[in-house]
Amino acid sequence: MTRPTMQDVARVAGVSRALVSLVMNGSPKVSERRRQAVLAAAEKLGYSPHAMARSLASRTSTVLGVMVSDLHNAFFAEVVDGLEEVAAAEGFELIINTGGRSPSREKRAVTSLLAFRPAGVALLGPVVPPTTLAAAAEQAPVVLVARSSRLSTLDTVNDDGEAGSGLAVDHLVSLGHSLIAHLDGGVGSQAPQRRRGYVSAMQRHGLKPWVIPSEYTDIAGAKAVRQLLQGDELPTALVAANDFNAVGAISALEEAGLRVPQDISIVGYDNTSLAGLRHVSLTTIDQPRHEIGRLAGEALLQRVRGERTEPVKRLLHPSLVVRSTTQARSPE
Amino acid sequence: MTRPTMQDVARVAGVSRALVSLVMNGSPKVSERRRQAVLAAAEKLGYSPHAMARSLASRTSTVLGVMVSDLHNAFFAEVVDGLEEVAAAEGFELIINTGGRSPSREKRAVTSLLAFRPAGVALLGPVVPPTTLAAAAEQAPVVLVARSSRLSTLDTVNDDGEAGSGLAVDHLVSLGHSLIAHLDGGVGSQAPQRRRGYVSAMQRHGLKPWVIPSEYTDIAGAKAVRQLLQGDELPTALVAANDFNAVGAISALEEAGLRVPQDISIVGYDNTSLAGLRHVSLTTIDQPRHEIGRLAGEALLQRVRGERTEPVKRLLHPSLVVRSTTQARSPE
DNA sequence: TTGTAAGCGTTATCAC
DNA sequence: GTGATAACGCTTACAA
Repeated sequence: MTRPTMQDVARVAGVSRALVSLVMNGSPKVSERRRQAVLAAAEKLGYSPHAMARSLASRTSTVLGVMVSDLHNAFFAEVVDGLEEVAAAEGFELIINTGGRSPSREKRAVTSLLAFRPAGVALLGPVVPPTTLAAAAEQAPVVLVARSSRLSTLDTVNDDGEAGSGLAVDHLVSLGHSLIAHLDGGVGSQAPQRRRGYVSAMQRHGLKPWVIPSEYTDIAGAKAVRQLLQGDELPTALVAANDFNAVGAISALEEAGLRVPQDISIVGYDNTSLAGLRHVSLTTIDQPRHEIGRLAGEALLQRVRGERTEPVKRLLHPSLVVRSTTQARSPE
Repeated sequence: MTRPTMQDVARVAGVSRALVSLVMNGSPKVSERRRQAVLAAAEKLGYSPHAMARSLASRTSTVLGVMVSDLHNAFFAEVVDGLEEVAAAEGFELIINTGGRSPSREKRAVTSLLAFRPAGVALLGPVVPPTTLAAAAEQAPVVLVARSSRLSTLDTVNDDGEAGSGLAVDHLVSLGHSLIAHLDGGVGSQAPQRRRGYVSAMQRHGLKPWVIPSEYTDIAGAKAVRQLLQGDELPTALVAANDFNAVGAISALEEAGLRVPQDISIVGYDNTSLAGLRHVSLTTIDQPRHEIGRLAGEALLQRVRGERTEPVKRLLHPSLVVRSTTQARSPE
C-alpha cells in the first residue's frame, strides 16, 4: 500500500516536482495548461499530499493538538466545537488525543501530541502536575481549558465557578429561600471554586453556609441526601455540585416522599444535555462551552502567530438557566 | 520556538546523529557510557523525537487515525476506549478527528487524517457515501464502526440492531404484553435494523407490528407519544428508538397521567449513562461498546500487519438490561 | 513560468 | 559499537 508521491505525479504530468508542489499549494504563477495536467495526473493516481513531509519541509504546521482529558464528558465535546470553529476559519486543523483521566496516560498523550510538532496545543481539563504543563509550554504555545495555572507561559480559559454558585444562591434567595445547603463536589475539578462561590454568596446575603460533602455523580448526590434526611433539620433548597449530583439528589428526595420543587428546590451546575431533558428539566448553571472553546482557540492562535507573549487568563461568566426544579419557598 | 533536533543532542553529547537515533530507539548495541551521555544531553535540551520526521524516514507509522462522526455521543467515547486499549498494547497511538455530523466536513476530516499517512484508519459512525469509504480504503486499511458496508476492501464491526430489538420484544412478550408498538428512529443510524428486528420478532410471536415514526431525540419521543394518545387504542408496551427517545416518551406519558411501568412498559436502546441514572432507571438494550472498539482495533491491526486481506464483517450481540421501566402486563 | 538543488529531522545501510 | 551517507516526500530560494 505504497501511495503515489509528488515524483509520480510529476512524471505522469511530464513536469518537475517543484511545479507539482506549486500547483498543490495553489500558486498563481503556474500556466493553466500545466496546472490542468498536474491536477489530472494527481487525480488519476489518487495522489494526496503527505502532511508530515510538507510540514517537515516547510518548517510550519497547520495542526493544533488537542488533549481531551475525558472523552466521555460532553462538556469537552462542545469546547472542541468552539476550538474547531476558529481553527477552521484560520486554516488550522485539529488532532485530538485523550488522556483517559490518568495523569500518566495524560502525560504520554501530551508528549505524543507534541511529537507531531503542532503549531499549538490546547489542553482540556488536564490533571497533570504544573511542571508537566510548564514543560509543554516550552515546546509549543499552550492554552489550558477547565484548569487554572499561574504560569506566565501559557493562557487559560475557564468558567467562573465562584460566580456560577453565586448565581444559584442569588436565584434561590430571590425565591425566598434562606436554608440553602450546598452539595460539595469534593475532589472534582472546579469543585473548590463552586464551594467558595456558594459560601461567599451565602455570607453576602447574611445566611449561614451549610456544606454537605458529596461528589460529581448521581450516586453520591443520592447518598448525601439520604444522610441529610436522617438529620433534624432539612434545607428548603439545594445547590448541587453538578447536574448529575442534582439528579441523584432529586431521586433520593422523591424516594423519601418529598417533592421537587414543592418541598425542596434544587439547582444543578453545567447545563448538560441531561438537564434539558423534559423529564428532568433541571434549573442549572450554564457554562458558555462553545465560547470557551472559541476563546481558547483565539488565544492559542494569537500565540501561534506571535502576536502576543503576555499570558491571558480568561474567566467566563456562567449564566442561570431556570427550569422546573426551583420555585418560591412555600410559606410555613 | 525552534525545538532541539538530534543534531543538537549529538553535539552536546559529543557523538554522531546516528548514535543518538540508536539510543532514542533503545538499540542494544550502544555502550552504556554513550547512552547515558546522550540521554543526559536530550534531557538537558528538552529534546523529544520528531514523530513526522521519524515516520518519514522509517517509512512506517505507529499512528492509527480515528474519525469520530459525533464527539457529543458518548457511545463513541467508549468505542475509542476499546480501540485505544488494543492500540496501546500493540505500540500504536491514536489521533482523533471529528466530522461534526456533516458529510462534507467528515470527508475533509478523513482526508486530513489520511494526510498523516497513518498505519490504518477507523471510521466511527461515518455518514459519507460509500464511494468515499472505498476511496479511503485504497489509501490505508480501514475499519468501519456503526456503519455497514459490503465493500470487500474494508472491515466492519457493528451491533446487531435486529437482534437487539428482538430482545426487547421477547422481554415484553415474556411479561405478557402483546400490544407492543415501536417508536421508529427514522433516519438515525441503525434505525432500519432496529425496526426490522422489531417487526420480525413481532411476527415470530404471531403479533401485529405497530410502527410509529419518531426520531432519536427526547423531543421526538414525547411528540410521538402525544400523537399516540390521540388515537383510540394504546399499546401496553413501547420499544423506543433509543434511550433519549424513551425518556421523552416517558415524560409525555407521565404528563398525560399514565404511569411507567404500571400502565405502560418501555424499553430503550443503547444503555447510555442516562439509562442508568436512578431517576430514570430505564430497561434498555446494551451494546458491547468497549468490545466493539477492541474488535475494531484488532481487525484494523490485522490488516495493518498484512495478516489478512479478506474482509471481516462483525456483528456483535447486544444484551438486555432490565431496570424499572418494564413490568408484567397487569390483567384487565 | 518552469526547473534545479539544497535542505527539513529522522532512519537505515554500510563501512570502519 | 560507532560514524558517514543516502534516502523519505516535500518546500523553497535561486536560476534559467
